[in-house]
Formats: sequence, structure tokens, C-alpha cells
Amino acid sequence: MNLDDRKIKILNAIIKDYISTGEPVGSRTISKKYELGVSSATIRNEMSDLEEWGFIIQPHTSAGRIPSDKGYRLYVDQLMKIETINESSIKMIEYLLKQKIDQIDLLMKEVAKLLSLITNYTSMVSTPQIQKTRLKHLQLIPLDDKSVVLIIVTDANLVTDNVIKMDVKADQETLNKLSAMLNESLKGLNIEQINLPLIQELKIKMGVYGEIVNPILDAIDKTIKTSSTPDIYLSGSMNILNFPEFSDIEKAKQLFYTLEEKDLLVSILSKHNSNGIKITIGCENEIDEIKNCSLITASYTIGGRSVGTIGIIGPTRMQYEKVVSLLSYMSNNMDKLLNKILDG
Amino acid sequence: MNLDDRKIKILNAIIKDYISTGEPVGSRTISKKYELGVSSATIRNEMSDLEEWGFIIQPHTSAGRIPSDKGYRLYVDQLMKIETINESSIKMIEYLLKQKIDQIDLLMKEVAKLLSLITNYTSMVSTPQIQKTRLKHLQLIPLDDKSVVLIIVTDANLVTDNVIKMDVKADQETLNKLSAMLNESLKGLNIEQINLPLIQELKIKMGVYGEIVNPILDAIDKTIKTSSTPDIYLSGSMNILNFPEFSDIEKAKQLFYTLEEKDLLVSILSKHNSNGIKITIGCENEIDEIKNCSLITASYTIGGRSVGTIGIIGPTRMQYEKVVSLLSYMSNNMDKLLNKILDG
DNA sequence: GTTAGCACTCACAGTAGATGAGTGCTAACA
DNA sequence: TGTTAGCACTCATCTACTGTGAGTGCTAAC
Repeated sequence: MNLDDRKIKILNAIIKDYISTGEPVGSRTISKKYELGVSSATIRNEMSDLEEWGFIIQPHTSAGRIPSDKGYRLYVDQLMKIETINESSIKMIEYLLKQKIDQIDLLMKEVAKLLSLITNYTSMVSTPQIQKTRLKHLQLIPLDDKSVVLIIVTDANLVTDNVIKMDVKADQETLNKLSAMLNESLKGLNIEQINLPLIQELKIKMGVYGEIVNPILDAIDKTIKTSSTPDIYLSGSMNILNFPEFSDIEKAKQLFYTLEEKDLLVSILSKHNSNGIKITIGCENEIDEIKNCSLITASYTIGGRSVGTIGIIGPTRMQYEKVVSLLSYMSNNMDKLLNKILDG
Repeated sequence: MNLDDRKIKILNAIIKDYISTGEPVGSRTISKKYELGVSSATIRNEMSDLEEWGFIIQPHTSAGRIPSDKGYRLYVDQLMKIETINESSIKMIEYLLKQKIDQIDLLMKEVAKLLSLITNYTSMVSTPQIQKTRLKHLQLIPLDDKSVVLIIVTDANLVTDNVIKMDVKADQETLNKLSAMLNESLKGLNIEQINLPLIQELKIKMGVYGEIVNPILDAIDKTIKTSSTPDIYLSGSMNILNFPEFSDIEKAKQLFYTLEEKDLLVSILSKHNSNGIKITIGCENEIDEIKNCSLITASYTIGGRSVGTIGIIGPTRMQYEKVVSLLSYMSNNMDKLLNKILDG
């Protein structure tokens, strides 16, 4: 297998053409549209090699070639030139930056909307994972005879509340003391560090308060566990129907049902825990239902810590350059957007 | 126009048959399947009248008849017999009742899922509207130099939090005093009663605290405004693709895009503010994009007050009886489900 | 008022042929 | 040895045509 310069050029041409037209690319198209200085017959010979090596596929005898997942992978890794994001996208993002949004989930929805609007693909945005941030403040508020509200604020200014049911009554003063003690023990800790062993340790340490402390500590544990599952916002699922690769409704339906499984999406997105952009093409995806899709994800940060993920899912025939440039621009700006909400 | 007994029976037969098969119903089908004791020719004559009066429609010359919106309306108002909900649905709901779900939004998602699963239509569930409940407790917690967390708890035990940015520093003690004063003034008030005029009044009344009170009061106003917009959870949007009336992808796409407009759905659902079941058939819908759909909604209550809506949207050819019985059963049980979360 | 009979309509499925894009192979050329 | 022109071949797609059957409306007889 000798991928010489001409073969690379031909493969590049095939992929570029197929991405933009969606039609299988024939040898004549290449020899006419792309100036390689050779005839279609020569290109046919080269294409035959490229097919043998698995970079392109022929859907049927009398059709042109389309790129395989392996072809796209080569393209993405070596051939693709990252574009700078286009002007109109920047304007749309700046517009979002200027808007007065003061709730994280609303912002996330808007981000998802914008991503799908710009790309015409389906976008996914996961909300900031509280577990990646540090405990800043914890407060217990008496609600009524049998319940207490637990408020947890983290250093990213993320706030969660949780109603705790108790068998005994706890007055304001006790709760204040307790809050102070808990703050002292837990303040500054990474949320994911506040786990069961630590809770057990605290239970023993605070044994004096027994009855009151235990349910509260349990509640803290539970709150952290449940609120640490990020939400996912999808937008533009329906864009899928615009792509010929999903003109078979059954395929589209299958994908839709998969996209409705938010838990699954969470697990897919949370696989992206590095910085930068991650591209997963077709069969590289672990989930069967999206093996004919490509997924591009980017993580975003709050105060330098990566806390969430934004992503685009679409057919493997995707405008990789554009999506990559958009996602990296957007992920860089998420920090700004979030801080506007969190720091006011 | 004289809708005699036989015509009613024929109309009933057409609608029942069409709902179950989805195929236009011919005169012969009726004379064979439904024992009316008359020949197909007679039925044809009657059908001709029914069509003239607008209860049924002939898609094309050589096809049977299908019910019109007017036909469905008559059916729903007068002919339909409300079924009792079937055993398996009850079991599924009871299963949900037994599950340990301790967050309202998770519960709402599960309810939506269940509704779409049982009906095979698309379900919509709006979260409890906090504005319909009463203020129970309000608390201000210092966060850092410039920010304070505002916690509002209502009598349905719904909790919201909001970070308030301030120019001046407020210490715990001042905030406690303030919380107490605000509690005194606002406790027991219906959340929607806490509006701008009242806030203005309070500002004047509490003039002494000036600098600190004003941003807090503004924040209360804002919090109430933003958190009073209910969320909507959809489930089974994709079920739409199973219905022949949406086999034209363009139509399905249009509907999908409409269903993605959560604000629109909120406004549609919030139109249902009475008790009981509300059925809106085809053209009766105000939004153009769902004029070929039927919408069935039911409100649910917390502590006797109607605070939210559950609904099913599907083709006008809908199994009205089943959906109505399911929604009324479910809406009656929402109270239980919610109280399990809210009261522990 | 009801019914049998009949001509008529029209969507739909199936078939056949034409079209054209694209290929692989071969032989000739530089 | 690499490149190219030429040609036969394949196969999806489109169009036109036809037959079929479900269903109707109308008429005349009961």
C-alpha cells in the first residue's frame, strides 16, 4: 500500500466533493472539476486501489465512490485544513454573549439552539457538572417541623437545593451550628471528593449530634450523587431528516429514539474528558445506533476546569472543518458566557 | 339536517373503523362489519348526506369516507363512551408510584415517558407552576462579598434558588433580619400576588435599609418572574413517524419543529386552566402547524390547586377514549406522586 | 324507503423500455 | 511502465402504460 501524493489528492477530492454534494463521485467528475492533469481512466485505476485499501466504497457497480469511515478518518487526521470560523457565526455568538440570560439552563438551551442553527446538524450540550467544582458554602434552612432545606453553593457559583426529611425537629440555631461545622470540614473540597467514606468519617466525628446529623449527612451524599448527573439539552434533532442518508424513515426513527435516551447521551458526552476537540466517525462510535453518524465534541471550562461538553452529531458526511472551527470557538467562549451568569 | 339514529350509527361506525384501521371506510365495509340491517346502497345514501353536512370527507372519488374534524367533535361530545383505563396501564402507573424518585423534574420526565409509552402518541408534561402556590419561607444566605443567595420555598414545598449580585456587602445578621421582615410581609401570599406594585410598596416601607433592600427586592421580583415559566417535558415525539398521516416527511418535520418550540407549547398548555379534560380537534387548534393534530390535556393539582398540565398530541385519528381515560387517571394520581416528593 | 345492478372513477401496483452515469478491461501510445 | 482512448457492460432511476380493485353515484325495480 503506497499512498502517494496523487492518490491523496484524489481521495481528498472525492471526500470534499461527496461532503458538499452528497452524491457518489465518479472518475470523470474528478478529472473535470479538480485539476490533477490526468484522465479519468487514470483516476479510475487509482480509485480502484483506494477502494481495495478501504478508503472508499462503491455503493453499486455503476455508481461513483463514496468515502468510508477509514477514508474520513484519514481526511480528518491529515488532509483537512481547519478553517477560521466565519463572520456570520461569530456575529450570532456575540449576539448571544450580549443577551441577558441569567439562568444556566436557559443559557445551555440557547447555546444548543445556536449550534444547531449554525451547523444545521443536531447539537448536544451538557450542563456544567457540579462534581468538578469545589464546595464554597453549605447551608441548612428549617422548612417545617420535619424538613430542612439543604443549599450547596460551589466555587463556580453553582447552586443546588434539596429538601431533607427528618424524624426529629431541628431548630434554626442547631442548624446554623451544624452548617458552620460542616462548612469547616467540607469547604474547599472538590465535590466528587465528598463521597461515602468521608461522610462515614464525619458521622463518627460528629457523633454527638447523632439523630440530626445522620439524616443530613445522608442527604448531602444523595444530593451530590443526584445533582452530579448533568442534564443534556438537544437542539435541531429534526435536522436529521434533511439528510439523504436518513431519507429511510426507519433509520431516522432509530436515531431519534437513541437521541431521546438522555442517559445514553450523558454517558457518551462524559467520555470526552480531555481538552480540545474529539471526532468520532461512524463505526468508531460504541453505540450501534449511531454507527452511521459522526460525533464531534468539545469540552468547556469554568475557571480553567473542564466541567461540561458541547457536541454536534450528524451523518458521517459532515462538514468537519466548519463544525470543528465552530465548536472550538464556542467552547472557548463558554467560559465568558457562564461567568456572566455566575459572577453577575 | 336531520341526524336520525341510523345516521348516527353509521357515523359512529365510520369513525370507529377509521380510528382503528386508518383506511377510508367504504359503504360495503360498514354493511358487512357493523350490523345495521341495511344494504351498502342505503348506507351510501346516508353517507352522502353525512358528507353534505360536513361530518365525513371523501379523499378522492373512488375512496371510502374519513371523519372530518366536525365528525370527530360530534363523536367526542356525544357518541364516545369513556372506557375505564386498562389493567396494564394501571400496573405501569402503580410501578411509577412505587419508584423512588426524589426530584420533581425527574418525575415529570418519567410521567411523560410513561404517557407516550402507553399511548404511542407524543406526550407533554408541564412542571408545577410555582406561581400558583403560596410563599412559605424565604431566606437570604451570604455567598461572598458581593453576592447573596435567595431561597424561596412555597407551600407545595417547591424550592427555587437565585444568586443576587449586590454592590454593597451584607453580613449574615443583616440578612437574617431582612429575611425575617420579608417573611413577615410576604408569607402566605400567593406567588403571583408578589408583583411589581407590592415590591414597590415594600421598597418604600423598608426604606431604611435602602441600598441592601432594593437589589434584593428586585431579585425577588425577577426570580418569581423567571421561575414561574414552567418547563415542558416531551416524550415520544418520534411516535409521530409511525402514523400514516405523517408519512409525508415534510409534514412530520413541520410538526417536529413546532414541538421544539417549548415556549409555544407552554402557551398552548397554559391555555388549559380549568379542571378536567380538554379535547382540541384539528382545526380547533390555534396554531397552524398542529391543525392536523388533536390535543388532549388534563390539569393536575397539588393540594387541591391546579398547578400544571399533562397532555397528549397525535393525529386527529386518535384513540380518544383511551387517551381520555388514561389522562384522567394519571392526572388524579399526580397529586400522590408529587406529594411523595414534596412531603417525603 | 330500500335494494340490486351497472357504469364510472381513480389510486395503486406492476411491467417494460429508455436513459445515463459510471465502471472495468483491453489495447495502443509515449 | 505509466497513461489514455475506446468500448462493452451494469445498474439505478425515470417514464409511460396497463390492469386491478375498491368504492362511488345513479337508475330502475321492488
